[in-house]
Amino acid sequence: MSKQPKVPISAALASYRKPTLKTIAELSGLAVPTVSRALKDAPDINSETKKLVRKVATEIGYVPHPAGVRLRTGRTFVISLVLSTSNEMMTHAARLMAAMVKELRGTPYHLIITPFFPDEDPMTPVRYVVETGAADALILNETTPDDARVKYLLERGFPFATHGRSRYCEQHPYFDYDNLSFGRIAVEALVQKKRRFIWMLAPPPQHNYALNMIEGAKTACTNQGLTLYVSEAINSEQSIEEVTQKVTELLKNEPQLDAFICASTNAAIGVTAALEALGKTIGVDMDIVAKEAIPFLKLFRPRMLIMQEDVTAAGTWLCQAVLQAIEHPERAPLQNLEIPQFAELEKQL
Amino acid sequence: MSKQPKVPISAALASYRKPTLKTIAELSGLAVPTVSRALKDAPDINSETKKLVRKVATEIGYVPHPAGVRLRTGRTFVISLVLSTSNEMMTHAARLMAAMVKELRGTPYHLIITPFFPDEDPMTPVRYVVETGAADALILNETTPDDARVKYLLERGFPFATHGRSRYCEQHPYFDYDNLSFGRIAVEALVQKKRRFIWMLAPPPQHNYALNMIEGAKTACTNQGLTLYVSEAINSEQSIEEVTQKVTELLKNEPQLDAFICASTNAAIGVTAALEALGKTIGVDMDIVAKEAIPFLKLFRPRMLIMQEDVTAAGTWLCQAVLQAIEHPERAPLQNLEIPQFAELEKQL
DNA sequence: CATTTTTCCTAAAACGATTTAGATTAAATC
DNA sequence: GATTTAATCTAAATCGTTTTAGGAAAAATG
Repeated sequence: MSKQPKVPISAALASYRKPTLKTIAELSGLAVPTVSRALKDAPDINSETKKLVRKVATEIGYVPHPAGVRLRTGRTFVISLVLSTSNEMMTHAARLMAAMVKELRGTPYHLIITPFFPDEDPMTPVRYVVETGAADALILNETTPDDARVKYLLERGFPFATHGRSRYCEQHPYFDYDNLSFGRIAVEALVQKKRRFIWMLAPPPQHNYALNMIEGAKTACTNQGLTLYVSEAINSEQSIEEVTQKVTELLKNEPQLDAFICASTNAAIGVTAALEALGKTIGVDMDIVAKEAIPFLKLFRPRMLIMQEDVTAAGTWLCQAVLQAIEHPERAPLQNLEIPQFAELEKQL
Repeated sequence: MSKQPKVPISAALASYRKPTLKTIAELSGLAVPTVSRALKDAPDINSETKKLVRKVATEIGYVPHPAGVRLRTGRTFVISLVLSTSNEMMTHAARLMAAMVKELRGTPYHLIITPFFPDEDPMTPVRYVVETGAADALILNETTPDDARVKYLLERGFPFATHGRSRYCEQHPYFDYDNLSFGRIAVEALVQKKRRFIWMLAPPPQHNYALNMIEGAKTACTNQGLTLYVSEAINSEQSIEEVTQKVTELLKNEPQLDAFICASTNAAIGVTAALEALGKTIGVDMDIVAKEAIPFLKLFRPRMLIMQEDVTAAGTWLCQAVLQAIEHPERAPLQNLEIPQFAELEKQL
């Protein structure tokens, strides 16, 4: 009863070319649109026909040509991760990517890295992707409190998710860490170690998470009757060498300092290098609280107080969020997630 | 004398849609193919016409639609970097990517990461890219001595370059490090420190560079009347924790060991953790030679002997190589490059 | 038996770019 | 002045897919 291919498949394979819908159509004696509709299980195609088409398709290894699909439908099956090319790309972004790539495995989607450079407008790559339809969804990193990219994407109704919050964050999926608590817990940890003069190496203040972190630490300091020292000039995005040099300078002028809060691996290493060059020992003369994405500092200097950010979880979650946004935009936007990962630090106290 | 647009541009912009060749054609009163040929500076188009077309194009911000171009020409303007999702992706691959992204800036090309998973055939992603035309060129990482991917790409005539050599490497552009020398110099450095029992944590032996490295070290050991200890079971691609655990075990059985050669940052950290847990001090009880992509170990333990691999240079060079292969395949293949980066290590001796 | 409905398929157009072949006009040649 | 040549443009086809509209045959209805 089952329908038969019109042309033997070996004949089609003899002169090799990448199979298209046309190939299947010729082999099965059907029209191209019929094949197309059969493959996507449309209701107006006979089930015997569908079976035949699917059989031929798998037999000759048919894969839809992305350019054809994209031209006709606008779909690219690409997720774009927007990353700054600054040094952060080296560490936490790599983990993020690895998690996303794993999450996308088995789906038709690919991950593409859309870089932007410190000297150019962060809007440029975002506009490019939206206007050319280079991707089906965007994932933004390192949001600012009043992020123009987020505003733009919301206005355009383009699917996206952010790693970090902004003032618009109630309106879209995001993944963020509770940096307010990080600031607070870091200070409390240091106070418990009898430290009184705390300097914070925060991220540059344009980033939303920098503000949270600083606010948390400041409030905690005020509650303890302390002052938090923090300066834009020494920040956690600088290179190890830069931090080392600046902290060395700093300690000459402010010898009373006895604690540092570091927002990155680089910063923690830089501070350590400066301290040790001055003959100071971590955990004895000074204490350092640090936050990092890759579990490394604990091995570097075991007496550091470490908080881990689970970037892998972020990558996984963000991927799921944008896939949802692409394929089921009608569903309520995904819950905004917020994971405090301070158990470790609190245990260390 | 200069030709004028037929329709005022404001009119076209009023109802916003992404401009195409058709938009330019309507505005300038020309046919679509004429516009296309004018934009690519074809010889049979009047220079006045070209001027007009170019003016209109920039004015309305025309950008060719990638799907249109790809469908017609097969060109994607994508370079695919094939990466294993194993832990190496975290460190050296991130640098590689950053360098490539910077190198591609200003060109029409994009970088896409094509992952492959340890449990799948490395051929899969390569075949996929070639057969679907997902990219214009490939960059392979971590070659094996008899790399099936390289063989396949050579047979197909698909543009590519490799990071690492193989038996086919005379036939295509590659970037590699002189690991033979690394092995030799590492041993010589340790001998000079009066070490006699050297264990090497090499990469898994399927990798070409592992073989070079081991051979270099073995030959040097033989020349010095020593034996090189090396085992597949403890390799440089394992996690820090795994290395620590295995080396701890190892030192119980082989207490005479007084030196390690580590082929990765992870391995060096893992070995350090194991040694220090046993109360041994680097540079005193033991010596470690290590090779890494990110200048980090020197800060971690200053007495380690470090060799840097310039992965940034690799990324830059590989990009240039594949662009050349795409755009001027007729030119003699780029010189195969080989950079020994041992000056630092030799200085340390 | 004539008519309507259902089922299942095809034809044609469209997405945006490029290429091949051909057409028109002007300039050059005899 | 007729013919060739050069210069410059247009028409049509194509890449692979999807969508809309419509058509033919079979089945159901009166």
